[in-house]
Amino acid sequence: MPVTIRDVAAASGVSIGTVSRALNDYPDVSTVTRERVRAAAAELGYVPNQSAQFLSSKRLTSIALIISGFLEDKVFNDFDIMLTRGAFQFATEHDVPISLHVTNSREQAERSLDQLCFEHNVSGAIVFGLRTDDPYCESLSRSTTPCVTVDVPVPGERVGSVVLDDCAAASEMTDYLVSCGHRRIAVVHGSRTAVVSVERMEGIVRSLRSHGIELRDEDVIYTNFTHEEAFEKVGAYLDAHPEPRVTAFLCMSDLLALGTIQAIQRRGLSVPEDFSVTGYDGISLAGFVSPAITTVDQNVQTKGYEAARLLCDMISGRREACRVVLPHSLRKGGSVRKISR
Amino acid sequence: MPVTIRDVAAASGVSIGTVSRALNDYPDVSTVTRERVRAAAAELGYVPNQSAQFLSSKRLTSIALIISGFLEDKVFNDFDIMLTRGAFQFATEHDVPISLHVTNSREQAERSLDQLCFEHNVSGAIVFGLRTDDPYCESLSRSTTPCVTVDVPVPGERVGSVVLDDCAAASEMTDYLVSCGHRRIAVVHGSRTAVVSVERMEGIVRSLRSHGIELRDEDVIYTNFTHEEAFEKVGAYLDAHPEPRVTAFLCMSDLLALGTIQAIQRRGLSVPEDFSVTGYDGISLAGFVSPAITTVDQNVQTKGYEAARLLCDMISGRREACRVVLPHSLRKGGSVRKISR
DNA sequence: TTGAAAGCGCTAACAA
DNA sequence: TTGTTAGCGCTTTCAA
Repeated sequence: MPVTIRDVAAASGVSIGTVSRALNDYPDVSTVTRERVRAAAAELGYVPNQSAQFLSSKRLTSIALIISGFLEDKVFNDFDIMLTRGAFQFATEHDVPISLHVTNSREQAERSLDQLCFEHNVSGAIVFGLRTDDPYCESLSRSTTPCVTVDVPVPGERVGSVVLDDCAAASEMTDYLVSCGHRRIAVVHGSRTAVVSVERMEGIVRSLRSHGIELRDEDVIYTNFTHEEAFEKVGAYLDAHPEPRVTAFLCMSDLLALGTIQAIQRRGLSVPEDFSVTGYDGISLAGFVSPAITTVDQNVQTKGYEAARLLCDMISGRREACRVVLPHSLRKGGSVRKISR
Repeated sequence: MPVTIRDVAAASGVSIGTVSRALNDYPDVSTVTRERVRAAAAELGYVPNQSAQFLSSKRLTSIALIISGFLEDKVFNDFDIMLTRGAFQFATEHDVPISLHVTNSREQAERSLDQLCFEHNVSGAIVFGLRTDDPYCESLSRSTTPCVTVDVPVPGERVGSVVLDDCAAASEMTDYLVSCGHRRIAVVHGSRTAVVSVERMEGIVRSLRSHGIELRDEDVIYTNFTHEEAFEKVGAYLDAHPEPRVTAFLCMSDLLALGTIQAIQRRGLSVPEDFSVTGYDGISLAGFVSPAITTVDQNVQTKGYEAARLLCDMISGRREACRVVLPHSLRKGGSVRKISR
């Protein structure tokens, strides 16, 4: 039989109201009583029932992490787990109850964020896994519950976002390649339509231009962000140009970089001796393969952490909904080498 | 303002009791009323508040997934995410509310499973991330709340477990290597004390013996399950034996196999031409590197799925607490080759 | 077939 | 400083 507040009250000889006040550190309880109640609670192993707390309290702030498409098959889900870790870490450190909810587009269509939050008694949510063209975005922007989207900025009075400056990051990576002496660079592109790809491309082109380098159309290799496609398309590119046109492949994700490296190695060439290769994302895989992939670390765990922080700040009114741009970092591996010009 | 059952009652002109019965498919509601209530609920966008349901209902069963050490730094967390996916998948498919809780040893010491379950109104839990020598195991075995442990069997009236037959799996892997013509095999060992390692070693030795092969002490390379250690120790082993003693390395995890492959490649040798290498676990990484690692797929997602199933069965009384042994599978990559004897 | 009402365990406003 | 009590939103008797 579970121990309720009533048991603690009986054991310490006070009323349930006093127990509640004592345990919640209200000021108007005598030290003696507080101690007695605490002792009794500890003795009995009392833990308050969260549902009851949620139900009766107006001020309790618990948050939710909503991951869209979590259950769909994905080849790689470093992102989901790192983001979850970051958010849970913040919540744990700050004693904020947090819950994880997985959704899909069907569910999102029939249940608004407001509804979901009411259903689970949460006062705000972090929304992850949205795609830019997701119909849920529009629904979110009308939400009255505070929320924070990750990666995809969504307009709305109560909607904050945590994003990366993809353009700047891609630009930096390009600068780095150029500083290593690379002037003929191929780009392994993620997707013609995805916003991240467009942003990254913008950054690449901007950097190249600033160095007086032009990117030729035939040196842009389009994929759909899959490892296999990179392997095949880069392979075809290499076969089409036995006399190497470029010295480096700048890839829009680590998985693409991996496919690229494998295509190169399959042809008896090596990285970074024959070609330098860079990635983007900073998934753990990038550090495990050899050579380790030089990449833009998105710091996904930090993203989760900061998303939780922003949300909690919004809920408590300490901060307005806003767009937070997180720092990225260049992680150097062995996949790039300096070349003499 | 959130929509409550009272709003639905008012809108459909019945009492809240009737709304509850109509929406929960009780038989004693007239079809007309039921439809009217449903329509009103849909119209208003009503969703029941879970906390209130939990609090008032005796029969509602929700489950929890408790991950121990989730927030601790781990190089690789494929397991956490796959297990979570499996459990959430089962719960979603069977309409069982599920929640994720992360704990650590400190928290486990001060809060028993019973307490945690009462706190969150759950009727049972899947416990993942336990180590064999974890003091929490003992606490679990006295638990009155039904629970299912993953990987680590724990005795107890109300404790079920979902495990792999590590001995058999390792045995199969060894059989496979032998069937490919390998008779001189080195073992890259995980940890002298971990139960999984002991089990796997048992399987390996048993298989070898059945083929009349003896494993020499100097061909067992001990590590602590880290990638770096495998890289170094296998490297040292290779350096110590320029005239190869063995044709294959049987590793106790995929990460060890990766380190082993890199040590081999670093010396200008190649896999599988010079040495065959096998892993264990079936993490996604194993499929991405080249050559893809031949490994024992633990089917972690299935583990999560089956753990949830067992737990729900135990809660509803359909099944007793028991130990479920899940099937593993050999996943063949390019890291092993057949050799002529 | 329905409505009224008693809780589930807790917080918070109000009295004392 | 404390006890009493009215809910929070829901389910589930018990009557009608």
